[in-house]
Amino acid sequence: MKRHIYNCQAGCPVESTLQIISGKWKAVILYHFMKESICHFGELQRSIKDCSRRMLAIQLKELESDGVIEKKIYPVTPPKTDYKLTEFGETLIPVIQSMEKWGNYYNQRVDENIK
Amino acid sequence: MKRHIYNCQAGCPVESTLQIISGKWKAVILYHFMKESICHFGELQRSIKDCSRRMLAIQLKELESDGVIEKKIYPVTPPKTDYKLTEFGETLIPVIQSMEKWGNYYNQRVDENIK
DNA sequence: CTGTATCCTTCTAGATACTG
DNA sequence: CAGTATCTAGAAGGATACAG
Repeated sequence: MKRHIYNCQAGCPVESTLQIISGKWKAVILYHFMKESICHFGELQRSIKDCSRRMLAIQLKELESDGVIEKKIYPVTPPKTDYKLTEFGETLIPVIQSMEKWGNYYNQRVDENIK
Repeated sequence: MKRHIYNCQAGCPVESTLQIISGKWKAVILYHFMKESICHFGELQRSIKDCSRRMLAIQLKELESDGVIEKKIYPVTPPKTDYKLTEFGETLIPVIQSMEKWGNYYNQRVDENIK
């Protein structure tokens, strides 16, 4: 699974952060985890309408392999899976929160046509 | 100039933020603006070694057209250009700071091999 | 429901050469 | 120095079909 490569040894901590959260939908996915601690595949799919099933699976897999989220599979029919942030993943919440906050500011700004 | 499209009407403020800062090098570029208020093209190029001249120009142009940065061209030979954050661009600083902070945490964690 | 595999088109981004 | 233009290989990502 390829992804953007950042040379984190360059001394730019922002690159390290991007290494983990720069996937096209990762920050959005993490935002949902922030709002709801346990998430399911279908739920996320419905919430993030522009992200295809394929992309959602890829992004979740990368987040899982980076230790940001973990999943629990219930061996039932139909299949059910719980996803949640790991303790490590929770440390990203402030980053997502600051993005949420700025996004709200920006949306309001656009609404008011200040720009 | 194409880029990721996020449906910001979806009610996810994080998507609005990504709309502005999700370019491959934008957050890194903004990090440099945060550290040094006036930046030059060549300076940024040297600082962000893995970003090609072409990519740097594209990212700067997008940031400029989004009103995040502004540039001032000195009609001298050889050419010289100053880039700096606009007032609007400065509102992004807390976002970049939270990414910086997490990146430092992450780098330290990796160093200590806690993971 | 929760994925995976494959095909196929579109997009990205490096290399290189050129310009004011 | 500070870009722009073009070409191209490779990567990303949608559509679709299939699987447990």
